[in-house]
Amino acid sequence: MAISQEISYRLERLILDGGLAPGQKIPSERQLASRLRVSRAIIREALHELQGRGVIETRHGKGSFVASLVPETGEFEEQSPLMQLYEGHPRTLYDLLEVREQLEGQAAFLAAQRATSLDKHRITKAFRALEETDPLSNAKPDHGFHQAIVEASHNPVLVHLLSGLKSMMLLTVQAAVSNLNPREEMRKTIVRQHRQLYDAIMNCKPAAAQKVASAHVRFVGDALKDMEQQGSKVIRAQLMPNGRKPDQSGIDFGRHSP
Amino acid sequence: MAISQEISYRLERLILDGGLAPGQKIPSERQLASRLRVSRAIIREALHELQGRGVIETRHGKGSFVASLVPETGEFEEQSPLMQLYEGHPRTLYDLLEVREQLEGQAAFLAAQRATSLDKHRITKAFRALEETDPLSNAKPDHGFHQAIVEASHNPVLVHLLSGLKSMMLLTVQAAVSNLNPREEMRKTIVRQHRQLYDAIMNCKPAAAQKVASAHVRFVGDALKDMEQQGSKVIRAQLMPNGRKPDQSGIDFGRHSP
DNA sequence: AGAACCTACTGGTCAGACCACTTTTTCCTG
DNA sequence: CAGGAAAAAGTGGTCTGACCAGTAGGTTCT
Repeated sequence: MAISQEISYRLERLILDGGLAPGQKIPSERQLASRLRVSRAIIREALHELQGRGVIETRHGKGSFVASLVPETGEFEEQSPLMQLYEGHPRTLYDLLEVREQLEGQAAFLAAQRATSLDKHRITKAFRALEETDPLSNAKPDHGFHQAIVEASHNPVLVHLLSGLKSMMLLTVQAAVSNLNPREEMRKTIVRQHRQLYDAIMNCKPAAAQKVASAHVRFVGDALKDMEQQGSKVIRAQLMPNGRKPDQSGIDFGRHSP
Repeated sequence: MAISQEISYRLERLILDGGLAPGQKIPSERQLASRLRVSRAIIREALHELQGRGVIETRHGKGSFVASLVPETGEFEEQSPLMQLYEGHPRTLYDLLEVREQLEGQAAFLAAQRATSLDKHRITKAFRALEETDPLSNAKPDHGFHQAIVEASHNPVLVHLLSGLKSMMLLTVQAAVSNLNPREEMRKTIVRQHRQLYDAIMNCKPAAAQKVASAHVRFVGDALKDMEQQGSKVIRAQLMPNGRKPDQSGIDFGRHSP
């Protein structure tokens, strides 16, 4: 594997494992290059990779910083790099939702038609977990619920396609929803849609399931559109299942250096 | 904004807008650097950003390629991963068709809704070419016709996804159909479906267009299923899409210079 | 024909030099 | 002494040109 990829991998692990806090400044390119004994060009390539992935953001003349994750406490004036991406291609997100609406609907349809008892058990489990949490405060159960449904469609192509679309939207939609100011009305709507979807699948009503699933995606999309018009900031949520391992990267971030 | 970001932005745009299809090779770093009049380092940084974002994949000594949203097997073989996928799991082909039925329908729906006069002109041209050939003897006009429709949907995500799905099936379905002993009845059905689809889009009837397009995909899929049960041999076609598409967006990939 | 080589691509890495921007320090002036 | 302007130092941004390392296609020798 290329050295730049090794570097970006090690840095990302270090950051996501909590070694570096959001907003914290990471060493300068020249320092990293010197400590890791590679050229500055390599460091820059690695950093650009992390930048593309939204893990860090860079400011000319100042340095690179760990991207803010879910700033629960403080103010977040600065643009999230992902929001930037989203604003860069707003039309694409719209297109994404348009397609996803269709595919989620189909997945729900097929799930209602094909779900085995095992599938139903999984969906039920995910649904229970979903009901115990606020859908606007944590995106994970929501994701799990929909994932279980898609898998119950027993169409691997659909599964992979949707997982691809979802990851493309993870940075925007999911994060947006989970960080949205919980408007009671919206929360209720989402909960209701989830329950309707759940019931439709459990009772093997494909048409109803499809309708509800599509409407759900459309609703979320519309909500996002509203937010956009209100200029709300979209912040990034979690991602990547990373093993928690001690820092073997060999990178010294000089917490107490000159 | 930094130049490298400009570059990555323009490239991503070009790719997402369908100018570059999944799996397609993008120009070499040295070529891009020369055409865009920037240093190779900048190009590399931009590419790394897209890499981090999952838009492209790079292979040492070979080049960079547009990543496909479609789950491509992996790095085992390189000749015809699609064929192997099909032969190994014939079921996957049906899954593919199942999803494509939905997406082609949506594309037709949107095309009937959004097609500009230019789009309609293109579709008409493709349709004329289609009528002049036997749809069972030459797959290219058929492909062109459907392609024109998909592009008229004005949804780059849809274009991207369908182009990926289509390329996965190109070696199987298309080849199968074009090598099938032309049963008169089937030929007539296909021609009729094409005409219905054409009319629906020209007359701006989204619902009808969607219905016909879905039915068309389903019909082809069913025909394929029949063939398989009859033990027909599926022969791989020779046509590899070297489609040169006009570059409509910014980046000059060759030829002339400002 | 087959195997070994050669060559012309491709990306990967390096070194050192500027430039542009930001922060800190210095130091001259009022 | 205070204030502010200039200089310095530190940062990312860009460029150049070179060399290394895989890959693919052709050539030559056997």
